[in-house]
This record gives sequence, structure tokens and C-alpha cells, in this order.
Amino acid sequence: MSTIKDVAREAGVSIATVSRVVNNGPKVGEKTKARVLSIMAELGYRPNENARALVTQKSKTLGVVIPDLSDPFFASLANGVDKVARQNNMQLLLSTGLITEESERQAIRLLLERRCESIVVHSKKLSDEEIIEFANKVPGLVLIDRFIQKIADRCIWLDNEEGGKIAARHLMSLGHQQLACISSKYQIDDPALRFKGFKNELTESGLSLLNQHIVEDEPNLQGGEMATQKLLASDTKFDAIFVYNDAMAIGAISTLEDNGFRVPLDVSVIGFDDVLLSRYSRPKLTTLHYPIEEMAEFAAQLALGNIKDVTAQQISSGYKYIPRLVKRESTSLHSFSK
Amino acid sequence: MSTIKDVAREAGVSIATVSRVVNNGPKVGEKTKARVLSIMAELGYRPNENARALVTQKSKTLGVVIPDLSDPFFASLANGVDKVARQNNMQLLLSTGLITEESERQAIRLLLERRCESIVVHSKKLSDEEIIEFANKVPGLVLIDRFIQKIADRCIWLDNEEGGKIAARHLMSLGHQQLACISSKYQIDDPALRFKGFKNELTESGLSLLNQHIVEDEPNLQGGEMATQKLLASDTKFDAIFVYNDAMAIGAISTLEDNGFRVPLDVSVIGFDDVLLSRYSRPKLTTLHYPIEEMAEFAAQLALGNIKDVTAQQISSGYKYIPRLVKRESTSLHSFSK
DNA sequence: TTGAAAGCGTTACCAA
DNA sequence: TTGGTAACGCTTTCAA
Repeated sequence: MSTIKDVAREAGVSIATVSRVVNNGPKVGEKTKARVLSIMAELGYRPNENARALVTQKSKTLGVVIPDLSDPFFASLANGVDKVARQNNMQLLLSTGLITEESERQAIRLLLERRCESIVVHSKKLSDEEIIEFANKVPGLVLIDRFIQKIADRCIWLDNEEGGKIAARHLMSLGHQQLACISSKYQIDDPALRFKGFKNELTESGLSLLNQHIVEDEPNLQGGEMATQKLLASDTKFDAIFVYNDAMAIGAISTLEDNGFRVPLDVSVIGFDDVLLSRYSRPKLTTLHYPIEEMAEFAAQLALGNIKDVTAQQISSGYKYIPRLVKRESTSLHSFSK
Repeated sequence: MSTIKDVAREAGVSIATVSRVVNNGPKVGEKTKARVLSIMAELGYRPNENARALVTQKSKTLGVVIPDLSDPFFASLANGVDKVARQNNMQLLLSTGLITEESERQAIRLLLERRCESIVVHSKKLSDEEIIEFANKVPGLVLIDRFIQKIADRCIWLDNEEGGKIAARHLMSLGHQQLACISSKYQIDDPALRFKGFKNELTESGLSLLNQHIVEDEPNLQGGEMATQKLLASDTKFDAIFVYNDAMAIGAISTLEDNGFRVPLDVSVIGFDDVLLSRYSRPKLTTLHYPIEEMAEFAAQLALGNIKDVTAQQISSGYKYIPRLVKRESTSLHSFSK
């Protein structure tokens, strides 16, 4: 691959001049410019970005740390960041970190070694302290899907608790009174917060959520099916289910129908996330929209320093997103005839 | 961010020594090594990969060119490449190219400028000639989902035509005789090849495919629904449908059931791709598995030069993958009672 | 308008 | 076992 020197030699000019031509620099004679340009084309010259990064101290690279791309959720996240990267003439450098503390740490380090000045981090395992440390070191590091008070102004997160409340209100507004929940068996924050909000909202309306009305399983299709079987086996009565995510919700619907229940006629089902799946299910799933791509785009802009006017609100509680209720076909007015 | 010089100064050694420590180089005194290591930790020193890339002439980066990450298909592709990158201590640099000729070209160029020596390219718009030119320039450039004879040994592609044949055989083996097709309205290679294979296989068995039995629409859920309505409206008889992709197939099932047809009892439906969706649909979709992630992993290994023994077969027709039939619930024996 | 040269942070070779 | 130094390909002053 030819270098700036080759071009300079062939064109009979100095490398400084070639550099000026490459960068559309000022003050280059029309004739020299034309000659250099033609030599560049002839040689197929392409400037070496690594060398540029070294001298200019900027990498033209937007880093993103996620477990991997196999989960559509993270693919959407990465896609949002990539969109912004492209808008800003930068490229996406992916650093996948699985879900161990050490690999998350390593993923961030690799980005730092490439002198990536803007980084969107999704991390569940690293301690608050370590993340804060990284954040202090890198002004362009931003946290997505997690809230840490000390770096609140760099956190972009979803209010899961409010999501639970919205689900509760929706179900109650339809006349449902016997609510059940299907949760994830993994004890991370998200499910806990969603059901906390859900439960609190019920309580405020004088309804209660019995323990036997909450079942747990793997957060996927099969998990949803299994959980629903447990629910049916437990012989409790319910006319609506709030499910941890869309995949489980679809599993729940499947099992309900296999057991003679019609959704939403006999039982309403509401999911969470609003992934692609929810529009493909029959009946189409009512769910809470998790605007991950939008959040990721915002996070990227924030990392790039493109967000200017920040309110006091945002400085203290970060950039909080509220899930939006998407009414489709899996919930409907409770039929009191039953 | 501190540099190797800072570490050298603080530790009272030369930068050469620090470099040796960093790279676990040979011949470094235990005591100096320990001292340097502790200074490095203290300063939070991280080697600058850009500088390294400049001097070593390797980027530790695996490039991938795709339209974007919003399509799960491309996300899987990228995920496959990323897996291999990680196994080889490299990182994924994403270059998204939309679907215009110029942006595909630009996406490849950006990767070249970063001196990415291994690149997995998905390109539909660039001409064969231009791709060959790039390939000649970069030994580590590999083409996925496309076959070009002159660089056959660097092409990883799916035999769409064979996929169509497999679908035809499956449907015929179930006793179906009145076949219909739902295709994509976009005239790219894939649908054309799939239906060509399908049709040919029918012909060989003495069955024919009438023109009014082929309808087209957008390759998504709604498109599948619309296409199916057209099919029903045309008043032709059919007992099985071969659909361009899973999304359309799910739309087809939905419309069929809305019109009183039971799948697979009255009509068998077979899709293509085997995306996540197909396992979530009811009935679960019978489809042809497109092993894109596996293909992407292989492509990445090939780009890295990790594939050694190549057969004559592969040199002449590239790395050809055959879609695999996945029997689920949307196809079944034709009931002759009807 | 052009060129010379310093410097970006490394690695790797040659001496010591 | 260590250090000095050229070189990687480029940008950016400073002079001319």
C-alpha cells in the first residue's frame, strides 16, 4: 500500500504539500493540486488512519461495549450507536464483553488502547466504583441501561419501575382484578423493578398480588410456557398476566391457548420490550416499548459531546426514559360474564 | 493518558525496556520488570494501539461491511465475525454501507484506511469488476453471500436454488400437488434462484407451477398477508405454499387462518431463513435454515488466513452452503379427504 | 505557495 | 540484561 512519500516522490513535491492536498488544506496551487491528485489516483493512495490518529490524537472511532450481537436487543443498541457514528463521520468499534466482570473490564480497556474518545458502555457486572473510575478517566464515556448517582449526567436508563406501574394501570383500566405475574428467574435489577412498580400500583388501588400469583422461569419462549403451566397447575384464578418480556409473553399465550383459554377474551397478556416478535405474534402483543435504539442514539450523541443544554433534573437523575404502552391485541376489556 | 516515555522516566529505565515488559519480551531482569510493572499500574498506563499498528503494520482489527445492524440477518452475520475476532484477539470494526454503490465503496475504503488486513464484505451493488479489484489489493478480503467466479476461492455463499429444490421435494413428499409461491417483489438474485430451483424440481416430477400461483409483495409480515389475500382472491386452488422468507410466511399463515384455512391441515406453509421468528410462530414454522452465522464465522477464518486445506472443488465454486430443511409444524401430510 | 523538520507512541535492531 | 535510535505515515509549525 503506497504512502504519502510515494505520492510526494512521484509528484515531485514534498510530503507537506501532499498532506495539504489530502486534507483540502488551504494555499495549494491549482496545478500542483491537480498533479498530486492524479498521482494519488494512479497509485490508489489511501491515507493511513492509524498514523493520523497518532498525530492528531483522535481516533474517529465510536466504541461500544455490549455482551454480543446475538441478542436483538443489543444489536439494536449497537445499531443506534452506529447510526450516530456514521452521521459524524466515524466508525463503530465493537468490544464484546460477555457477562463476566473481567471481560467487561477488558472490553473497555481495549477501547481505551485504541484511544477511542467516545464510548457507550453497557455493563452489568463491573462495580459502581470501577465504572466511576473509568468515567473519570474518559470524559466521553457514557453508561447505558444503568444508573449510578455519582455520574448521573452520563447515565441513560429506562425507568423499569414506572413501566410496571403503567402495565398495572392499563390492566386495571380494562377491569382486570385478578392479576398474575410471570417473571425471570434471574435476579438482576430489571425484573425486580418492573414487578415492584406493578405491585405498588396495585396496592394503591386496593388490589393485592398474592405470592402464588408470581411464577418465574427462563426469560424466553419455553420459560414463558413453563411458567404458565405452573400458574395453571397452581389452580389460582387470574384474568390477566403481566409478563417480564415479550418472548415469555408469547410462550404464555401459546400455553394458555393450548389449555383452552382465549387471549385476550379470557385472559389478557401484556409483555415488555416491544421487540420485533411482538408484532408477529397472534394475537399481536400489547407491550411496553423499550426505546433502546433511540436511547443508544442519544447515548452516542452524549458521548460525542453533542448534547448541550442539560437541565438540573438531568444532572441529578440522568437521562431517564419512560417505557411507552403499545396497545395491540393481547389485552382487552374484562368480560364480567365469565 | 500516559505514554511509554512517562513510564520509562518514572521507572528510571529506557523505553526499550518498558516495551519489553509490556510485550512480555525475553531478557528482562526480574527486579526491573517488577518495578516497571508497578509504575505502569500506578500511572494506569495503556499502550497506544494506533502507534503499535503503525510500526507493526497490523491492525488487530477485523472489518465487516454490511448495510446496517437493524436487520437480524446482518446482526447474526456481524456476530459470527465478531466471535472469530475475539477468538483471535482482535476487534470488530463495523463499516455500514446502506445499499448504494457509492456507500458500499466508501465502507470498504474506510476499512482500508485503517489498514484492516482482514475484511468480510457483504455487497450487492458494487460491480464484479470493482470487487475483484479490491480483492486483488487486499489478500484478506472475503465475499459473503455472493459468488464471483474469478475470486471463487474467496466467496462464501448459499445455494438458494438448491434450497428451492429441497422445499419442493419436501412438499411433494407430503403428497402436495397444487403448489403456490409467495415471492419478494424486489428483483434481486435470491428470490429468483429460490423459485427457479423450486419450479425445476416440480417439473422433473411432472408437476407444473402456474403463473397465477406466484404472487409477490414486500418481503415482510404485511407483504405476506397481502400476497396471501391476492392468492385467495385469484380463486386458484392450492394445498401448499413455498414462501420467500419466514416473515412473509408468518403473514401468510395469519391470513390463511383468518380466512378459515387451518395450517397445516388444509394448507402447508414453508418459509426460508429460519430466523428467530420461525420458532415463535404458531404453528411453528417449517423452513430452510440459512446458516448465516456459521457462514460468517467461516468467512472470518478465511479472511484471517486460518483455512488451510482447500479442495479443488472449493477453488472452482467457492465455499457453498446448502440450506437445511427444518421440519416444524407448518407442513404436514396432505389430507386427501378434502 | 511550498518545503524542512519536529513529533505523535510504539517496536525492533544493534551496541554496550 | 539494558539502552540508543531509526523507522512507521502522517500533521503541523516555521521558514523560505
